[in-house]
Amino acid sequence: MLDIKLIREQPDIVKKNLKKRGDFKKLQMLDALTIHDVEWRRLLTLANERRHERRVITKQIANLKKAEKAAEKQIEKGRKLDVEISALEKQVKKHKQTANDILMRLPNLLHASVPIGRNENDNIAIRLWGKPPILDFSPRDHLEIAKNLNLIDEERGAKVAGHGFFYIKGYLVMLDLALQRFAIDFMIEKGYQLVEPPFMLRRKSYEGVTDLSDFENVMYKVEGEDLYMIATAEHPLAAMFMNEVLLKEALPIKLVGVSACFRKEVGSHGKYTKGLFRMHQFNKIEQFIFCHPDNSWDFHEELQQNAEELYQRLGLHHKVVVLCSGDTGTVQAKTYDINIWMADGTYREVGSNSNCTDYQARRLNIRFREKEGQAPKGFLHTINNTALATSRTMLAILEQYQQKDGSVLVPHALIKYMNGLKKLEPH
RNA sequence: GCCGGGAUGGCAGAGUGGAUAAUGCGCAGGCCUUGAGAGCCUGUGGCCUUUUGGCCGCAUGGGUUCAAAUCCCAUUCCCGGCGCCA
Repeated sequence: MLDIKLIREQPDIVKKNLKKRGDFKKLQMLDALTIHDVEWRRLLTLANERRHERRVITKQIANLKKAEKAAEKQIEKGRKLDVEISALEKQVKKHKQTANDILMRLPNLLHASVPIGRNENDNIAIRLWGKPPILDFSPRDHLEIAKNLNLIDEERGAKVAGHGFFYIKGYLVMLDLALQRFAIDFMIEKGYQLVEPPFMLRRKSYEGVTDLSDFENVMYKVEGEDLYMIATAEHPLAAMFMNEVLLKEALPIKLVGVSACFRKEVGSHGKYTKGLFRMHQFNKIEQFIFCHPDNSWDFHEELQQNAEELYQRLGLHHKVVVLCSGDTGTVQAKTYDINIWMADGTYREVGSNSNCTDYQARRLNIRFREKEGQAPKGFLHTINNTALATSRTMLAILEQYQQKDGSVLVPHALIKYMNGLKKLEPH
């Protein structure tokens, strides 16, 4: 959420940002917001004046009653005012609500370094690491490899839960756990605190962390309960300190979350949906930092370095991309993606690193104070990045480490987590 | 799930229907001091307002009443007891 004061005082900054994002629909919403905001303040002043009169009368009544005098006249006057006040309050509430609804939909201010562009085609590659594997045979895709090795049962997953669900079997489950342990050990060594968050969140917590359209397109709702399955550990980690004021010296708070993730994937038609790439349920290790506004951009780079180092240690060929203005999400100020090489020669996203600046923190009301006993100073910044999404990383391992005979080599860094197993073979 | 107790400012804690939410601690500023401390004074939730000022705020949402932190109902969370349970 943006600061309403910024919109009142410097609307040009907000307009320029919407233009940079290419979001002309929200440009109109901004004008509506200003109208409702002005009207809200006008009516609020009126209502406050009426309420003041009401308080004066209430005091008069109290005094009359104490003196054992008749107060009927004042009581009658008070009742009339009550009617006026509640009518005004209704109006006030309406305008406030409308203004707030729009405010919740306006996207975060982009960082100056975000390149201008329309969609993912305009994202800019900034680093390429490693080289595609040299294969002297025609490569198979991960689904074919996994099926041949008896590591995945797509049909039965679909039978019991529908398309996008799988039974993962044998060494592929081991590989999933190995990746989790590998990433967790790496992050702990870097000084991050390991957290397993709740896998469901209430609506109120969830509204603070994400684009509102995600409620239709991404999250599963639990029927009859005010609970949503998390789409990523980012969400419960961000909401963890909701309505709290943290001490500046306690910052930064560096977390590594481990969780299953659940996604509806509505509107994924036309996207790559094969096998492990786009599942309704997968496991992910997530990096998250709460920090002082002054140094969030440094930590954004730190998280990026962590993620790249993980893929490097796994020996997985990838490239790093900075998202252009049109492809950067509502909540994010700047995003790097890591795109990994797949056997069909395409690079596809395996992780996403975003500085949300104070946007999530303002919605979640997470502030900091300079010193114990002082008033809160401002909102802190939140940064989130994938460490490893195991599904997509396993996919990349299967495709990049595949051998002619259908077996798959285990990346060196994972062998110790696989009880010494060096190769996945049919058995 | 049932029964009981509770939720007040940054913190502790008073207030059981009527005035400014007392008091203490912390924090900020000032006086004093060579300096620090002690002591003293002032301030220290949010919103609207150029100012003066006003409104809201006692977990959240409703209700009763001329008037609610205070009474009633629902919800959330915390503590204790019972039950169920991996």
